[in-house]
Amino acid sequence: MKLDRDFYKRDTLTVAKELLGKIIVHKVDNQIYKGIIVETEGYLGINDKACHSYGGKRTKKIETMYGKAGLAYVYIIYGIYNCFNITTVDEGIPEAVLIRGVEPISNINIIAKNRFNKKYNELSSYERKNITNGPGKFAMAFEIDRSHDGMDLTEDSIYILDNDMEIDIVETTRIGIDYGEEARFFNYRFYIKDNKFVSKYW
DNA sequence: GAAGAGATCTGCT
DNA sequence: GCAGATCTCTTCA
Repeated sequence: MKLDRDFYKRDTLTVAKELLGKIIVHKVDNQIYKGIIVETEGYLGINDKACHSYGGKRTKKIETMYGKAGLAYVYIIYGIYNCFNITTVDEGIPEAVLIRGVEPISNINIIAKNRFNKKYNELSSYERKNITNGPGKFAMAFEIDRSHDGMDLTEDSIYILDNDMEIDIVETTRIGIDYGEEARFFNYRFYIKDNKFVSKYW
């Protein structure tokens, strides 16, 4: 079942946590990509120093973040890589969840071709391990780029399916916050314990 | 297995 | 002109 807007219209960290284990789907022409979300990260808008919208900043680039919940917010980082986010809470609240890692479950040969221009059984073990375990890698594998920015996940060709599975969720606090601000108490990264598509560094 | 540099676009200073 | 929510390749152990 496709997740509706009520799912996204909640607290950002709650959505980030509950997205784990769900299935993200992207339809492109006759292809359909599916993957299990294994790692997410919450960006808490004006309270998060690392967030694009920290302090209420608002530019054309991040306008989508201020839109209603359940939109795709895609931006380019370092000029090369795309990062896929999902907006949360409500219109006017610039918060989002970044998809950091996905386990591909369909069209694995197409995904392998997008990433390394090879078939899956031609990939080295190193390439298989690194096929979708990062924001930029996932976007490349699923053919997601900035043209998808602003898409509505409840109506368009990218959406998320509910998936009832047993998972062990790990919450991690932010590293490197040594200011006496409340932000350092936030657990803002979530991943599925022992999933091989989550890098051990995260 | 670990660490460092380069690649290359966008928006703000 | 500079820095950024990254990834890959190279080098060294």
